Amino acid sequence: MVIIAHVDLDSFFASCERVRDPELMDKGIVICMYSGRGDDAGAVSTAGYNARDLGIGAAMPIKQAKHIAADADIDVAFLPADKAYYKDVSARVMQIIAEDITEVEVASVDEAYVDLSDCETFDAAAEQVERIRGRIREDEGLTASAGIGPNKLIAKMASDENKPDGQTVVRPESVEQFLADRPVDDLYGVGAKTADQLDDIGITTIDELAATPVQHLVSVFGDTRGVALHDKAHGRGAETLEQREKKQLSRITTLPQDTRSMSDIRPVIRDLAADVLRRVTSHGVHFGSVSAIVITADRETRTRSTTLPAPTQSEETLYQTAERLVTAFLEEHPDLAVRRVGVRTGAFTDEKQARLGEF
DNA sequence: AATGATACTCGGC
DNA sequence: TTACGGCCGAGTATCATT
Repeated sequence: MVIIAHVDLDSFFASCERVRDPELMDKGIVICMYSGRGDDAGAVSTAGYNARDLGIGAAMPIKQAKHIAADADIDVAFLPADKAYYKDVSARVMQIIAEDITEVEVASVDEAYVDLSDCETFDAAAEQVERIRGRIREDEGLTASAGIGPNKLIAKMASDENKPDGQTVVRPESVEQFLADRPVDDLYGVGAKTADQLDDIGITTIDELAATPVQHLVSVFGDTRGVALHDKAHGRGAETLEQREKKQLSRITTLPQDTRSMSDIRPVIRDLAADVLRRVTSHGVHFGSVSAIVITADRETRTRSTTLPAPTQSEETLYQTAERLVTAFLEEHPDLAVRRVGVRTGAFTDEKQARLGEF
């Protein structure tokens, strides 16, 4: 019997800060990404639960969050995101999870799937997940929520049921009931845009989606997405875990002001390229493709990318390629100004494969 | 026309 | 009153090759 669990650390960044500074215990915590464009310009990355109760949430402008906090009864701390620290904590938590589990899929900095198919029953699996969460609490002072189900989709959705610091078991015979009556955008992978499209054809709940002939979905969404929607609505998902390897690595930043002058943009690309290269080489891989990411003044994201003649670790190649892509983009769009710019690498090969490419 | 590779956008966290 | 990051992977469109 396949049993998959999804373990999800609660408001992870905010919880990391609370562990580092226990004085934050009863305060609201708001983790901020500052753009550098002046006081409080930027967006909220994560809010702790006390701050969420005030209505502060991810992607909210920091200024708006501060206005909410100003009227609140509790103290709210605004802290800059310290990703390097969170990554360290994450690595230790993943070690804890992997301690006596044979197969773990690290899905992101704060999430992992574990294969518990060795357990005889869902009850036994649930007990094992309790133990894992207990160790995370004891060793790192963090709470986690978890979902246990017959596949990754149900495990992931179940982990949202009892947040924070809770877990939910969904047995195969309960999947249909678990999904029924929920809005379609509760399905992982169905966001606002897809939900709107479904609403247009008269589908708002998961059981309505499940009752829709797959033919009809395919005719509206195309083969891949149509079948995927049908499967999800019936609670079907992957039953095996994978070892994820990094497929791309990027850095992006906000410019001091909107510009279309390459003399402003060049030094920024230079710094981003240096940083990306440092991370690429630390992984011991060569990159075979380069992308430039441009967010224009009207906040539209655009990308330009190219495949290199051969994978490389050359910083100069990375910089020059990214610079060329941005220059070409500006020439293509004489009317657009640049707000944010980024450098992305992908198509990685390890050193052995890179040398094979030389022959 | 079929297949696979590459380019680009979308959406989750 | 407004206010707005930095990543990642997946899906889709488009191109190249046969």
